[in-house]
Amino acid sequence: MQPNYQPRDVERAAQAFWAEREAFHAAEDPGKPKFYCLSMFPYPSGKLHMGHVRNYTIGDVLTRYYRMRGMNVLQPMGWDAFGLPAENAAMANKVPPAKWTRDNIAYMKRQLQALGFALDWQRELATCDREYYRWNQWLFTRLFRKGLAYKKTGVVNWDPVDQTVLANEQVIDGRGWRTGALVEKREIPMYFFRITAYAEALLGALEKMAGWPEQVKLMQKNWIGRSEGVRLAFPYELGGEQRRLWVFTTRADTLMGATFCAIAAEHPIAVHAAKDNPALAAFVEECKRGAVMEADLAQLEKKGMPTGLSCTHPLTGEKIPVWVANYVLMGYGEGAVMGVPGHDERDYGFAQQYRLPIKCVIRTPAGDEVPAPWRPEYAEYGTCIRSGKYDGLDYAGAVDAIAADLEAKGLGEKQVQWRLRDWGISRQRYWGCPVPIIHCASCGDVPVPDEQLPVVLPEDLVPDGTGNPLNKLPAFTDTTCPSCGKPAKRETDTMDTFVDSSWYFARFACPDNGAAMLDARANYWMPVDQYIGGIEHAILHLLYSRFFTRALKEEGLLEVDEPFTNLLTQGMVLAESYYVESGSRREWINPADVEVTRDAKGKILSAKTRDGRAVVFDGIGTMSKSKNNGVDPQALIDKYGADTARFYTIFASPPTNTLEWSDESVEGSFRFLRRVWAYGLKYGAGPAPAGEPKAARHEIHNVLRQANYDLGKHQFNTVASAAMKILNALESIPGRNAASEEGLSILLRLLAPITPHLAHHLWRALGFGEDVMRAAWPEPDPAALEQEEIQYVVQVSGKTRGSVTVARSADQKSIESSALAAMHKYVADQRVKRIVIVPGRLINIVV
RNA sequence: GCCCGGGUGGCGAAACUGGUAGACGCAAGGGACUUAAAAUCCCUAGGCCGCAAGGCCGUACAGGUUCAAGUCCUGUCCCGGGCACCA
Repeated sequence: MQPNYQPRDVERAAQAFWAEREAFHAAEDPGKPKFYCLSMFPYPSGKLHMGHVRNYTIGDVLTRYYRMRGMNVLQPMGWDAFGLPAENAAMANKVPPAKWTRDNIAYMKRQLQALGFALDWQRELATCDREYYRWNQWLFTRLFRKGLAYKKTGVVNWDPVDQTVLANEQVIDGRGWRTGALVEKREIPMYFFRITAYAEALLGALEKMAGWPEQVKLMQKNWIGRSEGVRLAFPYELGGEQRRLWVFTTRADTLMGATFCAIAAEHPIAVHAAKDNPALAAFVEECKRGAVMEADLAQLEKKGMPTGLSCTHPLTGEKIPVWVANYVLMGYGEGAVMGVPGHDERDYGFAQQYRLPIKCVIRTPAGDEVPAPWRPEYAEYGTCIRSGKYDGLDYAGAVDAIAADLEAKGLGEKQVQWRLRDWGISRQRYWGCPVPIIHCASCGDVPVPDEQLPVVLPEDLVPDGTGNPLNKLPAFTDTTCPSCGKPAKRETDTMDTFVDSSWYFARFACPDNGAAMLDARANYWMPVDQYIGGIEHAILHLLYSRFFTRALKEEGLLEVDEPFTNLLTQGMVLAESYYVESGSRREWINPADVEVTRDAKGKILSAKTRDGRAVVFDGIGTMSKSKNNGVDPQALIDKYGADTARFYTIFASPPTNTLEWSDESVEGSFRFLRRVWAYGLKYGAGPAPAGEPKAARHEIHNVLRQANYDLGKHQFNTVASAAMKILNALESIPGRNAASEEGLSILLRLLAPITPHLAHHLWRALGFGEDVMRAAWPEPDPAALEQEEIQYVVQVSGKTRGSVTVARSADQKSIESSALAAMHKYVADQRVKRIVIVPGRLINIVV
């Protein structure tokens, strides 16, 4: 062994050892329990960021731990390679997205290898490979024929200057990011996946998914959003014709209090009424301005305008005005709602603003009236009042009675409503998987036949920000109809990149299969036993993957219903972000390039760029390309080595916490690894084992017991602490003996998943064996955990006053009397009311 | 706005099922070694009062339940994630 810890040499040698033996190549082996451990694959944005390092280190700790536990572990890696940033980079650098992406993949792959992750590189895949995305297209054509993929119009952000569709991310304060033009909503034809057909199944299965965090299941449950209510109609007359305005409500019990109806600007009634009402037309236009994001819509000032039309209350026959309101969304439910200002906060505000009548029809905890201002009690369930024949009924009774009456009139029925909407997958962008459809003047939308797949994306185009360059490429667009043979146009929309990432986990089982999307090997490895990724994916990616897994099962390609048995959602790595205002745009400055002045409490007083320009602090948030606040882990690896980077990310905080990055505290992790090395050096040179200090052995086994418990609940930071505690205990043992030999072997095995290179080297150099990865996981010795005496904490009336030590065999009486003896100073002549004893822990004398 | 999390020393955090709050570290201060520095080792350390013994306060804030609350309940504030075209 070298006298000093040289991570570069240690790591290079260990990695060569693993590479030579193909140590991480996983093969199907029915004789061993399989364990499929997967971290979410990265977008190849250029270089790894700390979030990646954290994610993959967590995955690698689990992978190596389960290997040592004797499982047949698969841990693959790939690239989520299509997407918007490649197009932006292409525009900035005049380089085709394909080249930029593949260069990034090559660089990031080297970084992953340098970190020593136990990955099976033989299974590597990239979603921009035609042998991968052809199966997206193949599956799309299957779903299209079944009606699970279909075409309808959808709303997009439209930049009127660049004449292009913008991603939500490209809309800043309602304006296009490049042009600064006010963004408009525009309806265009798009393809959708009918995920709503699986709403019931996706919701129901959540209950059985014991390996998922409650938090994530709850988010998905709310997202799918099952609600039971009543769909009902307000009849109206338009152009001499009888029509019906349908609404959905979960509060049919308040129907007798409905005083208006509100419809979306895109609703057919609004469109019709606007024809000869310029003011209304202007309002409808106003509603169409702005971006499509729900967060923005929800915070709009509530505005409305009467259509001049009225409809008939389905039960009372009263005339009720119909308003256009900017808070009603066409995409949800019927695009219309009934307004019950007495019992709904939003309707209440709207009615007050526009002086619409407010009726109280429910006796709430606030009483029989609803005087201003609004109180939350007004919306609570209660007994119907001023509701004619429904008076006295409670919520459930009123809903039943009203639904029955509506049904008898043919004006409504009970209905289950879902919040979940179908998944729009069309993107008017170049760098993605082409939608395999051919548009024929006579045959319509024709799916591309299997033998013509894949529809290959040309890789040499450079987008210019004004729409999809595929539209300007006749060699791509001009084709013939597969069904009639006449000239036809190829679809140029590409798929949402979430399509690519909704099944990659299954493809890792058989990435080399050129003849089928999936094969029997997928049924060996699936489901993923442990999936690890950022909490920001809690809804969309995970829900889409669950949907795809079900669709693939129905195609006979998979046997499982759910893709991920256990889910670990790591917290985000956050960093401060800063920008310089330049005109209407923001130039984001990397925190490493910002000089910050802080006050004594650490609050930021001022910030400047290195060349002295004033910088605006934008708060703490997720590290992202767009805010240029990523911390490059490469510097860390170069300076301290992979094991320190890995140890630090594990030690710094538990996996599910957010981690606010600071690179000042890495030093301590490096120091610890150096101490391990130095101990190994001293140990190797020490005399032969002799003696057995009981106390140190007890300490080590006790720490190990806790570490194994913490591993079970994936709290790895305290496992790292445990390694430090064991080293502290080892260093307290004078010389070398049986306890230190055992303790060191425990320490190295505990460290093997976290700092595999160092553990590998010392395990061999100190003669413990050939390969620490093949060693058995250590278990505490019950004999070492036993203690003759137990220390009890003693409290008097809940205040901690000291402790007593009693023999393990002591009975309750003698414990009480020794506690009382020790506490006579505090108890004195007060009457002892009771004595609470928590076995093995605590005594509370209540006076 | 809606849905989901989180808030404990100067900092990252720990605390088992409600049972000694601050383990293990970082940064800091003091000391040893050294011509010096680095490295290493030892000591101190939640706050306030006190020479000390010791006492009081303390887990975002305000209440509540309990012999006992960081942990359970109610309300409030602040921070983070998601909101369907960033990935």
